[in-house]
Amino acid sequence: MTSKPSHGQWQQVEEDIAHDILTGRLSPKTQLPREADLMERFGVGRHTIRRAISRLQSRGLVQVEQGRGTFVRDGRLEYRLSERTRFSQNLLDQGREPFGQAIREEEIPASASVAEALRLPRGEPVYHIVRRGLADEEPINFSNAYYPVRRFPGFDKARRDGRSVSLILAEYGIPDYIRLRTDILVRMPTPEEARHLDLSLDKPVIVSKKVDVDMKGTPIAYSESVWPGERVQFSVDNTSQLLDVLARNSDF
Amino acid sequence: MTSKPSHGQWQQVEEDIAHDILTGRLSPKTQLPREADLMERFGVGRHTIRRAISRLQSRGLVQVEQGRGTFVRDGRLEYRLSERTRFSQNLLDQGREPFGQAIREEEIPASASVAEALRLPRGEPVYHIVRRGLADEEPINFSNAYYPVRRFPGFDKARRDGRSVSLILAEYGIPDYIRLRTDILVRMPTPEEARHLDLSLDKPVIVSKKVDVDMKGTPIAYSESVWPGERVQFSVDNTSQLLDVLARNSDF
DNA sequence: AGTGATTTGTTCGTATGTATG
DNA sequence: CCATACATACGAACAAATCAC
Repeated sequence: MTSKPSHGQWQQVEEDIAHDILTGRLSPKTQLPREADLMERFGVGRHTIRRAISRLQSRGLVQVEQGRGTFVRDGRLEYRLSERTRFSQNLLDQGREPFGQAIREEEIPASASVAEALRLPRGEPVYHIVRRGLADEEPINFSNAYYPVRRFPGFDKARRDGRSVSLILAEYGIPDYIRLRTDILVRMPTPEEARHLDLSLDKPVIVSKKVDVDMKGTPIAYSESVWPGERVQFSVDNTSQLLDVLARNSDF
Repeated sequence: MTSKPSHGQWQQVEEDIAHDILTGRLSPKTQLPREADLMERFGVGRHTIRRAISRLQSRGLVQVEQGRGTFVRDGRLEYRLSERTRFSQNLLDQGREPFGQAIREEEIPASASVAEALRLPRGEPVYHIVRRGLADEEPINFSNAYYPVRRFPGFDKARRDGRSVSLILAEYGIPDYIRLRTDILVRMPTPEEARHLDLSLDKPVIVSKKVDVDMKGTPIAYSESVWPGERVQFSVDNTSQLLDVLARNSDF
């Protein structure tokens, strides 16, 4: 039994190729080997290769052109913004290995902007947790997260022990939560951000500001993350809303 | 009757202040006049001022602090990404005057990426429409839009005549459409983009790639827009999904 | 303009493993 | 243990698009 959640061979093929693309071993615009060659390389049938490639295509990693070949599209890491966004799941979906590193933790009074986002009075104590996110050893974000101390006493310790946010929140009686709002903007990095992201100072970073709320609508977390602009891409997918509309229309 | 969609007095106040913030006449961190002064300036009651400011707060343009005052937050133009996103409405909501300028129009065979987004065969003719978007005379985006010729013959001419996209689509029997997907990424501008956005070459731009589909799910438009990174901010608001959840929970 | 080589797209058939009841 | 359903995987043949000559 391996540690990876791979069942079929096609998933293994998908992960292998995705990994090569996302780590840059296969660069954009280059052509993938022919199906026949991939069959040989992985020792599987054509169905298996085609299924893997079909998935890579739907993930936007490759572009298939009949009669020409299959080409690598863009190695940017894709970060989906839905109300159900979970950081590590987003990465696992892309066949990348997420890893979080604690950098600093402190208890501070809420600043004006944090207090507003969490709907707390100004100065109310919050845990300020600074972390760095890695995917396959490569730094991809640097985040400042804030949690209300009064509601989650001891949160910092639980986090330090390595448990995931979802898990810890569950222990405080929050089985589920949703992403209420995400703001995205661009600016130049601070020296500290550039250092942690292994980025040069003249490369722009994307800033995402997010508020999570529990199922009653009460804010439980606010965070500002900084991402290397050249290595990520955000996407908003409204497919589920479209499906709702289609289902509704078919009633008539 | 004015050309602006303002109904109540509070909307007028909101628009006026929002306009000052978004055009930079009021810069971030500066303090707004006291409610009493605003009442005098606009010749309205306190209720009206408070309602306008409450809206500005929920839009993230100002930050209200009890006992201290109201402060301008960030002058970035906010562009909301929902399945119902409409360009000019987005701007009108913020009290800005949208204006579109045609730059180039041509009929070309679909490139690989355009064909994929519109789910057309490669080489299928599409209208390629290049435009520049302005808000209050200030350039805020530069877009390349693509529409299938076969489905919308004469679209380019209708657009040239100045009609809005929604209106033209309605004439082709598409009363409504939704935004299927939006991708957001950052890169440096091309010289042409920098020129049209009145931006220097070392300032990053945000690129948004969008696919609109009709109510049957068929793609009808694809566009790639470039925005000056320092002047805009994108936001994803899941409030409506939260309301759905709250309503569902209250059933029990 | 045409032909053949290359590459992906589609469809048929068959076999095996796994979960369900 | 058996029947059923489903996912997975291999093989093969032909269709369609692209490209080089």
